Amino acid sequence: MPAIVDKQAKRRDIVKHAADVFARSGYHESKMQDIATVADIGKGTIYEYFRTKEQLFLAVYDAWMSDYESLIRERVDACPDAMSKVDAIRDSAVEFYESRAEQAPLLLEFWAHALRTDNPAFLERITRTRTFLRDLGMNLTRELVDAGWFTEVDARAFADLEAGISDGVFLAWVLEGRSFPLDKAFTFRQSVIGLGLLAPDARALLSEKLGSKLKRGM
Amino acid sequence: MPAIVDKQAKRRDIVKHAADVFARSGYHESKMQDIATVADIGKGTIYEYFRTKEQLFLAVYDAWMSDYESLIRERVDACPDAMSKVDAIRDSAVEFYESRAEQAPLLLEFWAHALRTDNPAFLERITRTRTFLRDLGMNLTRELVDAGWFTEVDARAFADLEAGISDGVFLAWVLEGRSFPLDKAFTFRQSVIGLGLLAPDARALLSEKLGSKLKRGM
Amino acid sequence: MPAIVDKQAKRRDIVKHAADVFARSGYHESKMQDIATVADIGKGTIYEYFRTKEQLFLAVYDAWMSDYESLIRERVDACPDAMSKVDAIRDSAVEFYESRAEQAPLLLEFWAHALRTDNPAFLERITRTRTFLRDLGMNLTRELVDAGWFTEVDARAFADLEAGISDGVFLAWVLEGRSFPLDKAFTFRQSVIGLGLLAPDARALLSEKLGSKLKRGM
Amino acid sequence: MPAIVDKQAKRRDIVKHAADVFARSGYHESKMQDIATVADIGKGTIYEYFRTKEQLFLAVYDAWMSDYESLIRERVDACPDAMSKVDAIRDSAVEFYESRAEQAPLLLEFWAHALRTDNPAFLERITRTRTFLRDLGMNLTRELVDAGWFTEVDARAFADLEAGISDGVFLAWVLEGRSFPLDKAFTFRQSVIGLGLLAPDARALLSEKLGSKLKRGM
DNA sequence: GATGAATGAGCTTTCATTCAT
DNA sequence: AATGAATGAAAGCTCATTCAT
Repeated sequence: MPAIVDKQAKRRDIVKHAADVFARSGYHESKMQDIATVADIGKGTIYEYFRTKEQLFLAVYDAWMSDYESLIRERVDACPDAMSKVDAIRDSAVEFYESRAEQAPLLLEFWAHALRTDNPAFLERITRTRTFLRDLGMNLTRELVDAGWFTEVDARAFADLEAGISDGVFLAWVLEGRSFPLDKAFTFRQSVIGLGLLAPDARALLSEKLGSKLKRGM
Repeated sequence: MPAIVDKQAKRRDIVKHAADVFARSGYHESKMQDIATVADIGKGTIYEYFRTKEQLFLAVYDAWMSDYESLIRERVDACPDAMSKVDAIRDSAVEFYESRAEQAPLLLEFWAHALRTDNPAFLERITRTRTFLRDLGMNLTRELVDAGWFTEVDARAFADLEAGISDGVFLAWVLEGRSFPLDKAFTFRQSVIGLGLLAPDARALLSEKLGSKLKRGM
Repeated sequence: MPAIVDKQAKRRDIVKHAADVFARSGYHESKMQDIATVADIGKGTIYEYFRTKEQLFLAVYDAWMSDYESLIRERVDACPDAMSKVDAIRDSAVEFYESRAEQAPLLLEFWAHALRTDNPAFLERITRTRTFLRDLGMNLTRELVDAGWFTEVDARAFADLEAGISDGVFLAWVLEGRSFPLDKAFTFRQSVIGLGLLAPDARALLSEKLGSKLKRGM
Repeated sequence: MPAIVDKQAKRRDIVKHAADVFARSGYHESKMQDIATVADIGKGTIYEYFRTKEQLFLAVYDAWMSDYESLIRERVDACPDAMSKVDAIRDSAVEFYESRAEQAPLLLEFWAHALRTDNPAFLERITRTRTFLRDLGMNLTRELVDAGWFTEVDARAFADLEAGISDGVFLAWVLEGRSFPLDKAFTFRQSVIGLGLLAPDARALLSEKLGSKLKRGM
């Protein structure tokens, strides 16, 4: 009769502590012993749950991105209309990144690692989130076009651009030591793009407000 | 009688070969011995020119970004007007990234490393290029506003957004295995932003052309 | 109500599966987990029957050699006269080694281990079989001398030589990838020794037959 | 200008000390650190000369057997006739084994390892010595037959038997804690075989002497 | 009795850096 | 200036053994 412990719960616990250590020290500087110590378990125990350090790294990223996807999905589903979904996505991104600011540099390391390793699971995990965001963005874009808010646009290209911009803004935020408010940057971004895509009628309605935002900057 | 060798030239030679090795294998997987072998010199010789592996890494990044800055500066200076400068910057970015596609993942590693290391020189070097691009973008934005092409906009915020978008598109390009043409993505980006910023007169002039680009996507 | 299991039977079962694993992978490469898996029991269960991996190794060897001794004893006891006993021993050895050819390298590991470990039980177990074979050989030698087949010879020295030769031939057989028929090698050995020990009268009787065997080799 | 050190000499020095450590503790119990300490060098230095611990093990065995082969070759070449060559080989074997008695158990470990590892170099090295001894034995046997000392015999089978007997006697000597004099055992072996192989004329000449040796045992 | 989750000592191997030549 | 032999700290991972259930 084995001890009544939830293997999944323990696994999650390890991932949580590993995320802390990885976030603080980076992948290469984090030692398995550090993680074990922080998780208050033996070094060997980690290997009962993860075959290698690399697998643990993947699990940390996976947990992070799964949370991210869940958060957005939840928020978006609660929105009554397309325009508020746009805001919900923006807010989710900002909130999420800010709440995990310390872990942010780890993203870069993960991406870099994904591009080097032979293990295809890394790029696959990245693709999953990208696909999730792309599908979300495409549907939303089509809704906005159909509703007459947006002019005709290639939904896939636009969704990818949106995602790319988000990553770029996030990257700038991290590399500049988070010296500007992330939410302001996202709002500014939205104003520029909004103005670009708005259909003539919608533009007439909103141009004054968006124009003043352009002038204000972040 | 020692051979008459230019210390600076030899230094550059080491950096060049180090860049190749780092690009192929990544920072952590690249061994000083590999670099020495590729550069056809003794392992100890590298240390006559660089105190540590980290310093060499910095030198590689520095050389890369200096080239990048020079290229853009050269191209922009050759442009007669603001609108062609916009194209020149876009083309330079695309061309540069594409010509060094193999080295691209190294950028991520560099950024990740810069965010971890105690050595401030890394973030400083990053900032230098960012400042260079920001200044360029701000001046150009102001020119476009003054010339009546662009509506009023906070030049700094817009320049940063432009830079961020470039990074984001580049990131997407790399992470998706360079599965789409980078130049098309940059052109699409320009169309969206252009439509957003164009002043009413300019918009009237260009809206048809830009609108069709939106529909085409990448 | 626990299942009615014979502790001794379970112990034997573990030894049997351990022998398989040890034989396949060698002592150091065999993991307790492998053995438990093959025996279809929990890892901890092995420790209910054996204090250490080393003890289990000893048990495997013990079982093997006990079987060997039983086999020889049985065969020899069934023989009506000394000469047929000689054949019985030879056949038993050949048969036994051949039937366990896969396990043969393990013998070497066992002997090597016995010579290193502090645990005296290993050398003791080896000695037991050696003593068994020596006694058997000495009695047989004396019988052959008394019956007039053999010339006068120091029975102990001769018995040990016989045992040593068997081990040596077996060793050669194993190290040469079992590339020659073991039985032929044993027969050849017997011819050489036979010719050496035969008393004049017996020699006259058998010399032609043995001489032709010498010429044929193996 | 590199330091003037003889790489081959240093390599031999490492092998010598590794042989000591391996002999004392066995392969698995010997740690690279132990060897480095005994050789009075850094642990990493060993890896400048040997890719793995396994390679070092092979080098130790190779050195040992090369010495053995040289010794026998030298002694045999110095002999004027076939009969004295027989004695020379026997004496060389005895002397060699005795002088390296401490290293003897390592042989077993080496053989065991050779039978397990994927690296074919191990069995190849074993085969080289076996072939050397076989060729030597075959030539000698033929000489003895041609000279009329020996009766007709398959030279190859007899040479292999001789080698096998030597190994077996050595094995017994080691496993019995070297409790009997090795030279006496080899002499006894020779008497038995000699009596078996001698041609009638030679037998008449030597039978008394050999017969008394048989009675004396070891 | 049976189990397997937990453990941590201990291993081989790597590699940035040094420094004598 | 150039070299490469020497180094040893360090790290990921293994696995025999324990013990709470």
